Amino acid sequence: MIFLTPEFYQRTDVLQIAAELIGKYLVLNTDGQAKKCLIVETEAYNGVGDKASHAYKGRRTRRTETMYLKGGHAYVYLCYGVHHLFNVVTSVEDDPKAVLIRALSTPDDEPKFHPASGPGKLARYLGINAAFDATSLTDGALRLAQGMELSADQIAATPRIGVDYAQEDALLPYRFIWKEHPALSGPRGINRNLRSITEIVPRFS
DNA sequence: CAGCAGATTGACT
DNA sequence: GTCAATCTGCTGC
Repeated sequence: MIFLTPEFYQRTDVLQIAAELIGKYLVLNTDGQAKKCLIVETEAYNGVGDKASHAYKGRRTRRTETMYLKGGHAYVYLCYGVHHLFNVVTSVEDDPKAVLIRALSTPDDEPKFHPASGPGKLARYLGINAAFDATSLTDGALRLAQGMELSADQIAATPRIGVDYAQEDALLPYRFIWKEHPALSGPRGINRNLRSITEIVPRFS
């Protein structure tokens, strides 16, 4: 397995990274057992200028402090007091950009059963909790690895989910999906307003 | 300090 | 479609 390196995470273009993470593996090692899942949905949170981000206007709290670490760490926080959400911290130290991992294809998937088809569900599925917050993704139990080679027309960008409060930034096409994948989040019609990946991330390879 | 909204989900009408 | 669960952090008295 080829793990992603600090250099991958420490690039400053979080949109580029969020798009490239589609088709990569998320690997959890516990007790000598490895669980390998494919990332099929992500969202980019683009730093201090992004109204949808916890770090908007450079806000620093005990919770968001993790986003200010250098790229390659996990940012795990509790949402609605109920669900843990897992993010990949990117860019350099003190530039709080992160990618929310929203859905995974897992070894336990069945035609009508997708246990990691949502950001809260995937954390529960893998047992990701507050103990993973601020841990390294390059030398810890949780890592990302090279996965499938996807072509540009297999990936699309859409507006992000659940960020209506972010005014005009709620419309930005910062959510990336593996088109038509059965493990995408939300049974509802949230895959509207699709944009071409090359339109949003021109250098997608 | 009270009130409220939030990067969600699943149970129920 | 509606609503509760229940932690963090912001706003306003």
